[in-house]
Amino acid sequence: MPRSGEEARRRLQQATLELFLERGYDATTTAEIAARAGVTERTFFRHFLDKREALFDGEEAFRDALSNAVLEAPADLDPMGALLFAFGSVEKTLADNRSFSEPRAVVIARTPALQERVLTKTAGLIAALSGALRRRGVEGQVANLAAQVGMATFSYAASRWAEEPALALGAHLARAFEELQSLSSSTSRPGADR
Amino acid sequence: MPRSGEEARRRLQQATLELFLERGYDATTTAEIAARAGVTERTFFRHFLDKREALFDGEEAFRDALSNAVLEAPADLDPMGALLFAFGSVEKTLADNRSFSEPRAVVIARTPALQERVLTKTAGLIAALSGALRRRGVEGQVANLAAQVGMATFSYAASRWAEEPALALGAHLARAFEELQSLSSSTSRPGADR
DNA sequence: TCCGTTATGTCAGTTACTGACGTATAAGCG
DNA sequence: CGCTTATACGTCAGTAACTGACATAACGGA
Repeated sequence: MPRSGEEARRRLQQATLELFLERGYDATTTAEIAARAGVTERTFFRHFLDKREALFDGEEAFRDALSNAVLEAPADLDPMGALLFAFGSVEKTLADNRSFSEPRAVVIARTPALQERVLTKTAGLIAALSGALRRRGVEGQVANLAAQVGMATFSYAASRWAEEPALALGAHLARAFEELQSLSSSTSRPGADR
Repeated sequence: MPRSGEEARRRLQQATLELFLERGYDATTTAEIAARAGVTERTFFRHFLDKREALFDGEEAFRDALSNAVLEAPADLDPMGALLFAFGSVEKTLADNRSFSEPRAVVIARTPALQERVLTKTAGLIAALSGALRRRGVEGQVANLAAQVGMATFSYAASRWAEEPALALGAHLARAFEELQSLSSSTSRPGADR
């Protein structure tokens, strides 16, 4: 009795999160997830590429929102400025999604296999940001470097935000970018060309 | 007829690289790898945690070399300076290892599953660098940010080095660090705190 | 009501990976 | 040289992630 398609997908995602929380990632089988969602194991793999992917559904939407924000940033901003603008614009989206992303973070923290997947998702985000910067006229490899540095800075700011939610994400971002500059304030070339 | 232990490990690593090159990652089974190395499939998994890990043997040595170099950097260097010093000190190691790392890069470029593993290896390197910086007195989260940015800059410099091997890695690194600063030369706070 | 599309169920099969147990080899010690 | 012990390895059985092929049931539109 096939329902709507999207409904099964949501049930599968929910069941995945629940079971990973209850028994842990390794101790839950895809068959159990499917059973709780009321479908077959085969259906699970029709919706998700593998066991891990069910936890990261909806990432493409976030990725697109971010890269669109980079494109819509004021034209006079330098690469880092455009990234800061983009990260600041998704604050509401992040806050709204907390009820799902928070328990998910708990599971991920316990599971190396899921941490590995987080890294590839992050790499996908970086690639999207890099592409957006390129469309703003930034050279390819420089765009990639900027996107990586920007993402690292964002992660730093987000973790500070979690510690101190009273202060807005935008403010944490601004602080982080300032700290970033102070990291290499007086770096010349030490043992560079011996 | 058990030989030396380390010998089997090296044969397995070599067989893995060869087969991944010949047939691709997905089309080669761990049983085939073991057969070419002259051992059993079970032995493969005694030496390596999974099918992917055989390609990344010896990474811990490189990781330790890097973090040791950070600790041995001149004490008056700021975080980024210490990282630049460390990266510059492994140039010879990288050059010597090329005959293995180059074909490996070819395989990785074709294989998403291996790219994912590269990301976790890189994350391990970043964690080690971050730890070394912390032992130099840098605060935890700041050390992590610096390590991430430093690693991104190193990747950038290494890719430039591959394009232009005539120039030393150290010189590429110095250039990269300069470009890094120009990325956010005049970044104030655009839509930060609304 | 008929028909094509889509989501699902069923089944068989491959393969990565693990645990338990036995065995052979190399190393140390009498 | 014989004995013991630890270490690498082989063998076997088993689990579970994932895939392809095929059948079927719901759903939307003509």
